[in-house]
Amino acid sequence: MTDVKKSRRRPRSDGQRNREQLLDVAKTAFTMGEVDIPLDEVARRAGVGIGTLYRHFPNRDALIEAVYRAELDRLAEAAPVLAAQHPPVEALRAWMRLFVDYIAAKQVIAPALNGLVGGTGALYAHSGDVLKAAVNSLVSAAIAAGEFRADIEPLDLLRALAGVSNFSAGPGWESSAKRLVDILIAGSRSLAS
Amino acid sequence: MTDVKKSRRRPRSDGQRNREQLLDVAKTAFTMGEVDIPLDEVARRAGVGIGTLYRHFPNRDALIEAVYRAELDRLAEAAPVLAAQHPPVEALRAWMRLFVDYIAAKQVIAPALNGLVGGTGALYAHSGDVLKAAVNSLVSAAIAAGEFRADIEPLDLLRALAGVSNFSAGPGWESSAKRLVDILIAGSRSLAS
DNA sequence: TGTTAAACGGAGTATTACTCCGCATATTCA
DNA sequence: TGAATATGCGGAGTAATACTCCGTTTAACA
Repeated sequence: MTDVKKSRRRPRSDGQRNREQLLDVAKTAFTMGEVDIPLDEVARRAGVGIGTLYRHFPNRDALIEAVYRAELDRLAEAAPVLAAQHPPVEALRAWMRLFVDYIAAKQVIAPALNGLVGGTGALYAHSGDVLKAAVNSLVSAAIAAGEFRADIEPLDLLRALAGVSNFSAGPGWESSAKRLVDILIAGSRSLAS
Repeated sequence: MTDVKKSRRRPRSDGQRNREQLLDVAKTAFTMGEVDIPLDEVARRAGVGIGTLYRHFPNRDALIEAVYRAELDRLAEAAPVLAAQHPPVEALRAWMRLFVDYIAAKQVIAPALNGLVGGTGALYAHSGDVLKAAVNSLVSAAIAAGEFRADIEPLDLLRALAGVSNFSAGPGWESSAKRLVDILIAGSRSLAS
């Protein structure tokens, strides 16, 4: 599939630099709550022309998705590390807390992802996969160890967490999210042996 | 506060009719996934001028919120009814399932609410209250009956549910949401007496 | 250091959000 | 019932934002 073509040239360094600068500006803006920032403004802050922005990201959603995806990938990478360091259930708990801290607390995902959901849904279909794989391995381990009931669906837990990150506002929010993690884990456990 | 002024006249009937027609068209459009429908188009379908739309709803968010609020109110009203008909935990379970069916499955909330969350947050602050009160009474009852641990925060459950409704896409989604309800309830129960 | 493909910039166009105000009509009251 | 008037209507006009197009610039390679 996707043949690589014989790339006659190395990609241009200014192109990569601009792309990164755009992502950086966008991520910062989204994090600061400027979800509706005009794209001209993003280009201006990144020090590039509007045309350059649109060449790298054909529309607003593409830009948001790119920011989103980078964050998700890093979160997904943490799963195997945690699995190697902790017993199954604790590894899952740690990962879910990481989800809370990293995704929601940083506000990168929650605000930015809104507006995409209602759109094509392509974002979830695509990026969702890496998260799905991550949580899947953790939950499978807990089931294999007999700690979780066999009918627990990893995606259910993920969905619940994602929801919490959408409500991430107001004080004391973080501890609320962590309580929820514990409720989810308690609710997933096997009935007493 | 909000003094009522001496209203010298009854509100005009055509005004109310138009308002309802606009809400109806908007709700239908959002439900059909046309979240980005231009407001001119909403006005056209409702058979009114664009000016009329903007008089009733000063901007897009106001329209979305109005649609949203009507649905939430009806959901909140179900709580006391269920509480009267079932034992505490079952009442809560029934209400949460209603949440799933009514809000998420009808797709009115999830897509429409996106974009508001990142904005002012006024929507949650306002409409959130009625839902909060509803779930609060149900959970309090379960705690009072000794079925739930005392440290369960009603809002945590609500947040988890709201999240699920954002992921409401793809087949088999509904059963997933209902499994989650059960996990949440199992995780909230008192440790065996 | 010349050639060339890749990337740039930003003026221009399309689309959508929102305003403003003259006109129409429902309500009230004599 | 008909005149008076506040309330609401309509849609042309303006502003803001998304997105395109193409002549110019520049990094990569020989």
